[in-house]
Amino acid sequence: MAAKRQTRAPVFAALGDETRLALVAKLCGGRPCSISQLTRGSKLTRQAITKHLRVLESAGVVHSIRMGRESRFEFDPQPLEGIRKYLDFVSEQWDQALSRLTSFVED
Amino acid sequence: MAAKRQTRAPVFAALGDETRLALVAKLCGGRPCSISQLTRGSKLTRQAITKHLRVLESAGVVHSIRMGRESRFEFDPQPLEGIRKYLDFVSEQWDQALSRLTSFVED
DNA sequence: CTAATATGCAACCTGGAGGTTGCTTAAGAT
DNA sequence: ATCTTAAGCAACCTCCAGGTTGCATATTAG
Repeated sequence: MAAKRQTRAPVFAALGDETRLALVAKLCGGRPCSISQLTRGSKLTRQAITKHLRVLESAGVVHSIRMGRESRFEFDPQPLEGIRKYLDFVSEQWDQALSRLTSFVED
Repeated sequence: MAAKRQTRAPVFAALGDETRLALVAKLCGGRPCSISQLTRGSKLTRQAITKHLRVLESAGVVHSIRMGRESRFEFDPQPLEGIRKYLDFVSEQWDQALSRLTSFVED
């Protein structure tokens, strides 16, 4: 549990940027995209986008496959499920705290 | 939707740090804590913890109430629900993409 | 073969994140 | 009244995230 927590912060951090959220939103549509494709429509440089993609890749949110002269990036859902579990945990803790408070007041 | 997306990245970013994840884990237990209480058990300075708390507060994950000479921090669940919605959206997009791929292969 | 496209690599810049120390002020405790 | 504990404020430091430009390399198109 503590070990798992150490692996969640980087995933959250990877999503803590508007540009990267936009990339994830595009890639979770299913069709793998090259760097150039992902750069079109953004005001940033190709290298900036590349760096963002590497951050997402390090967090495991995305992976790349070299296809000829282009490298295609594809979405990877596992890490997102991981942090969803964490949110579930927090939510549950909170709900239990609220119930305890309620039953205490009712005494 | 685009407006809402602009407000999610800061929440993800606020959770993108081990120290802050630990603070959230403590506070979601229900009982509000003072800065000194939250500092005990951490290897960091009180000021460092304070800064982290302010980050969480700016993201809306937490709020503080001044009680006498101490300021108590309490968990706030709404922003977390917000990013959970985002994860649901991404997940759904991905699942739909998988179904489309499957039905295409089956043709 | 040559031109164009897609990417990689490296240097460089700037700002802010994360952390510390030192000092001040407010509020309880004795 | 005094001591102690809680917190705020500000200056300062270091390091890395995010972005750019410039150049080199691989692959596809004509």
